[in-house]
Amino acid sequence: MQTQKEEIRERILFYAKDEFLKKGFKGASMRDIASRADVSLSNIYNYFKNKDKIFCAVLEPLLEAFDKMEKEHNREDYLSIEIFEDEDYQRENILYFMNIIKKFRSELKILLFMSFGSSLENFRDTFTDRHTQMSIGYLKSLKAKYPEINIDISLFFMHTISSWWLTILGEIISHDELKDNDIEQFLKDYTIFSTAGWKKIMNVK
Amino acid sequence: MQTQKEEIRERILFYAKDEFLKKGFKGASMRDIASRADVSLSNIYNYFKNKDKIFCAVLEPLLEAFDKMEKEHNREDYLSIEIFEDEDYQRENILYFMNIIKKFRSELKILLFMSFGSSLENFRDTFTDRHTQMSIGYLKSLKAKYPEINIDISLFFMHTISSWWLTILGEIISHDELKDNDIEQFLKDYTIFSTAGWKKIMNVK
Amino acid sequence: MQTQKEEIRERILFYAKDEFLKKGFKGASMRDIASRADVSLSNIYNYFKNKDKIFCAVLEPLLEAFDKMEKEHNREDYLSIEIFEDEDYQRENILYFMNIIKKFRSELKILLFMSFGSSLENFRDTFTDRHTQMSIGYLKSLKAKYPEINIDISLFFMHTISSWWLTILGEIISHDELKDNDIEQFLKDYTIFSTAGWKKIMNVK
Amino acid sequence: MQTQKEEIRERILFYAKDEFLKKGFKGASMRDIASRADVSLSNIYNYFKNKDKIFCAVLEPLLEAFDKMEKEHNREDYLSIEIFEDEDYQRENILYFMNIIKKFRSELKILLFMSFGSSLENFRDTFTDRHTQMSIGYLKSLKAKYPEINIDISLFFMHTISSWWLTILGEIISHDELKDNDIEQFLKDYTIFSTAGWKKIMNVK
DNA sequence: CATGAATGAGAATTCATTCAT
DNA sequence: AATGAATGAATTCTCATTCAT
Repeated sequence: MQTQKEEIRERILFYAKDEFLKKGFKGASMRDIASRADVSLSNIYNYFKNKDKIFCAVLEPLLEAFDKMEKEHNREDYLSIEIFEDEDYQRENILYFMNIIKKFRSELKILLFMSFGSSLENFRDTFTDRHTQMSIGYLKSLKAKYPEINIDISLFFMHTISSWWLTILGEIISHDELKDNDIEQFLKDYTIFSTAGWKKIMNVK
Repeated sequence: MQTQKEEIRERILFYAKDEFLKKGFKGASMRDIASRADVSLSNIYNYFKNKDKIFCAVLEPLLEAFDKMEKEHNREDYLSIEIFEDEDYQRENILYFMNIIKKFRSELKILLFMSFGSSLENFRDTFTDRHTQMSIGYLKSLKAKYPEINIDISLFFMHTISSWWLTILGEIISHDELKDNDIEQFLKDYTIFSTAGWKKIMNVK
Repeated sequence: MQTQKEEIRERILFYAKDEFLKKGFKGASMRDIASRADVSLSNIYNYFKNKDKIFCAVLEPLLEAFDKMEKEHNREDYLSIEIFEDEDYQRENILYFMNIIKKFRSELKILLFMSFGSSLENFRDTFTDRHTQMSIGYLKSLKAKYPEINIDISLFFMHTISSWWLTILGEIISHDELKDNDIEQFLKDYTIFSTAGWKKIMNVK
Repeated sequence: MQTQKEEIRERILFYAKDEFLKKGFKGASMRDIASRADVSLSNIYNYFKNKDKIFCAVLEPLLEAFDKMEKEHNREDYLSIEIFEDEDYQRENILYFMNIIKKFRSELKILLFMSFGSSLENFRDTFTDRHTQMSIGYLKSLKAKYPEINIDISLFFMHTISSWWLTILGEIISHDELKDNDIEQFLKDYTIFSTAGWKKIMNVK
C-alpha cells in the first residue's frame, strides 16, 4: 500500500495504451487494464474519471506534439515560392513528422485507427479541417506575394491533400518493418512527386 | 417458401447495414437488427452463422465490385505511356470509382470506417497491398515497353499512393454534401497534380 | 426451459413488488429480485426494459384505478350543495377509497413512500395538482348554481386539502392493524369534521 | 486547533445538507460531500462515524426545535375551551410553525422527503405518534375541566389529524413560491376550517 | 423455418468505509 | 488531525449465442 501515486498512474497508462492498441477503445476493458497494471479495478477510478479520460491521457503527449507542430509550421519565413525547389525545407518538414512517428508510433496507431467510440474518434476530421484551413491561408499569402500563381484550387482537393498527410502517417506507422533508408527513399520520391504536382497545378514555371 | 426466405434475408441485411453504418461492427447489436428487421433474434441464426457473416454479406456486393474493377484495370490495352496525356483514360478510370461510390456509398463507409472488430477490419491493408502489387506489375510492363523511363520507385511510395486511393475514396464518401460539380473540379485538379507527379518521377518528357 | 412466459413475468413482478416495498426503488436490487424470482438476472431484461419499467408495471393496476376514480368522481350529478349533508355520498366516496386501499395496500405504500429515484417519484405532486384543479372546477360549478356561497378560498388551502387526501391514504395503509370498525369510526369522525369545516368556510347555513 | 476543527465540521455539514437536499440520503455520496467541503474523504470519518451520523447532525437543530415546541405546546395555561374562539392562540401556534419553517426549510425537506435509508426514515411516524399521544392527553385534561364535551374520538382520527400537520408542513416547504401573504390567507382558511371541525366533533356550542 | 426463453460472461462505474502513514 | 491510497462488493445493464420446442 501507499505506493507512489505517480508510478501507479504510469502503470495504468502503460497497460491501457497496450490494450487500446490491441483492442481499440471499445474493445479494451477496464478489467483487463486493471489486472495487468496490478491495480484494483475500482482504484483506477481514483486516478482517472473514466475510460475516455484514460484514453485522452494516453494520447495527450501526441496531441501536444501536434499542436506544437502546427504553430511552428505557420512561421512567416517559409513564405517563399522557392520552397518548391528547396529540398531542405521539404525534408526538414517531413523529418519533423518522422520524429513524431518515432516517438509516438503506438499513440498514432491508437489515435488514427483505434479511437472509435472515444471522444477523440473525430480527430482525423478535426485535424484535416484545421490543416486545410491553414493551407488555404498559406496559399493566399503566397498569392499576395506572387500574384502570377494560380490558387484557384477546389476546396475539396485541398482537403484531400490534407487528409493524405494522415494517410501517409498511418501507412508509415502501420509498417513496422520500414527502416530509415526506406523512409529516406520514400521522402525523395514523395518530394519529387508532390513538388511537380503543386508546381503544375499552381502554374509555377 | 423460397421467395419468403429471400425476403427475410434481404430485410436482415438492409437493417444490419444501417446499424453497422451508425454504430460500427462492434457497436451494432444483433437484438436491434432483429427487432428492426422484424425477425426473431434467434431466427437470424438460421440465415447467418454469426454477426461477422452478416457483416461480410452486407459488404459482399462492394467487394465483388472491387474485384471486378481490379481485373478490368489490368487490361493490356492500357499499357501505353500516352495514358499520362490521355485525360479521357484518367477520367474514365476515376468515373468508374465514382460509379462505385454512388452505388456503394454506405457500404464503403462501413468497410473503411466501421469494420473494426470484424474479419474485414484489415481490408484497407489487404486492398492496398494488392493494389500496390498490381501497380508494380503495371510499371514493369511499361518499363519493358519504354525502357527509357525510370521505375526505380520505393516500394513504400507505391504503397502510399495506393493507400491514397482509399483515402480519397474515404474523403469523398465522408462528404455527403459534395455535388457532381465539386467532384468534377476535384478530378481535374487531381489529374493535373498526379500526372505531373508521375511524369516527373518516371522521368517522362 | 420454455416455462410459461406469463408466469415468469408475474413472478418477477411479485418479488419486485416485495423488494420495492421493503427497500424502496433505489434500494431494491435487480440481483435480489432475479434470484428470488428464480430467474437469471439477464433474463429479467427480456421481460422489462429496465428497473423503472418494472416499477411502473408493479404500480400500473393502481394507477389505472386512480384514473378510473377520477373520471367517476367528476360526474355531474354530484353537483349539489346537499352533498354536505349527504352522508351517503361522503361514505360512498370514501368507501371507494377504502376499496382501493384493500386491493392495493402494498402498491400504495410503494407509490407514496418508496418511489424516490423512479420516474414516479413525483406522483404525489402530480396527483395533488390534478386533484386541486378538479376541486376548483367543482367549486366553480357549485358557485354558479348557488351564488350565495363563498368560494374565495386560497389556492394553497385547496392544495393542502387535496394533499391531505394522500396523507390520509398514507396513514391508513401504514397502519396494518386497523380493522374495518376502526375505519368506520374514523370515517364518521372525518365526515363530521370536514363537513363542518367546509360549510363554515363556504358560508353555507 | 479548536476553531479550525469546528470550521471543518461546519463545512462538512453545510455541503452534506445540500447534497442530502438534492439527492436524498441514499443518493448523496460521501465523495461528493468531501470534495465540495474541501476535506479529504477519509478525514470526514474523523468528524463523523458514518454517513448516518452526518445526516443526524444535519438535522439535529431541527429536531431540537421540534422537541422544544412540543414542551411549550404542553403548557397548562392553554387548557381552555376558549382557545377554539381565540384566533390569537391559533395564529400564535401556527406562527411558531412558520418560524420553524423559515429557519429550517431545507432541513424539513430533508427530514420529510429525503431521509429514506437513514436512521431517521421513520421520523414521520414517530412524530405523529408522539403528537397523537400529546393530543389525547390534552383532550383528556380538557374533558376533566369541561365534562360536557365529547372526546370519544377514534384514535386513528387523532392520528390522521396529527399527521396532517406534517402534511401541511411538507406542502408549505415544497412551495418555495409562497409569500407571507399566501400563508396568511391559508392560515385564515385553515383556522376557520379546523376550528369549525373540532367544535362540531367535540360538540362544543 | 421459426421462436420464446434463457444464459453466463462481461461491460463501466460507484459506493461507504478502512488503514497505514 | 489529516490524507492518499486502496478495496471489494455492489450497482444496472448489454451482449452474442444456444437450444428445446
